[in-house]
Amino acid sequence: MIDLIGPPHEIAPLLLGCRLRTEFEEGATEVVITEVEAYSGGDDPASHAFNGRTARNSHMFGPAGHLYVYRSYGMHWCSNIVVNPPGQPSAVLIRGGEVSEGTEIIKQRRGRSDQLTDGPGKLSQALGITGDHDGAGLDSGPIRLIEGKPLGRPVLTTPRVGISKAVDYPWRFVAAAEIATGNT
DNA sequence: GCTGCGATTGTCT
DNA sequence: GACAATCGCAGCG
Repeated sequence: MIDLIGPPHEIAPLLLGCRLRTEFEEGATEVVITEVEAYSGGDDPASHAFNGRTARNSHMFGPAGHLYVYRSYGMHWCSNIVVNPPGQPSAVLIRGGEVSEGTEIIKQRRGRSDQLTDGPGKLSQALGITGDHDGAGLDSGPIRLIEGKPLGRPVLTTPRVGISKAVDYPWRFVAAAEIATGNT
């Protein structure tokens, strides 16, 4: 397992190129992570953990190497990897990836054949991750984080998306090829 | 191709 | 009661 203990904005770019794999009844699905965002704790107003521990965000305070799954806008699931250093709640939101296995299964889950994993809600749905998996460990069980080789592409650092606070924090990390092509 | 807006529900104040 | 780390579709150029 990768070393996930450290400041989220330092760990986040290390996750680019890693693979997130799920093995459920339908079969195995796997994506290469190409887009992430870092969310810290008390020093990050945009973080769910900023206002302290609640029932929803409790897993952000738990040990690193676990999932933090929350519902967004009442209908989507978003997947984070907990990377907190001791005593600090923080996590890395998985925003996007490229399908590396189980394309057919993912198409069925998504109900489409394009735009499969280019957003946090989509990626979670593609992998079949739901609130049931909140707090799941990533080094064993049906969901695994697999260390991959570096993508060998520049990593772009940009402000985070979809938030209304701390919008200036440059804590979004994207593998360059993603933005260069944008699609197709 | 790009922009704008409605959908839908758990969680927190 | 208000808001939210989003998505997909309709509409226009």
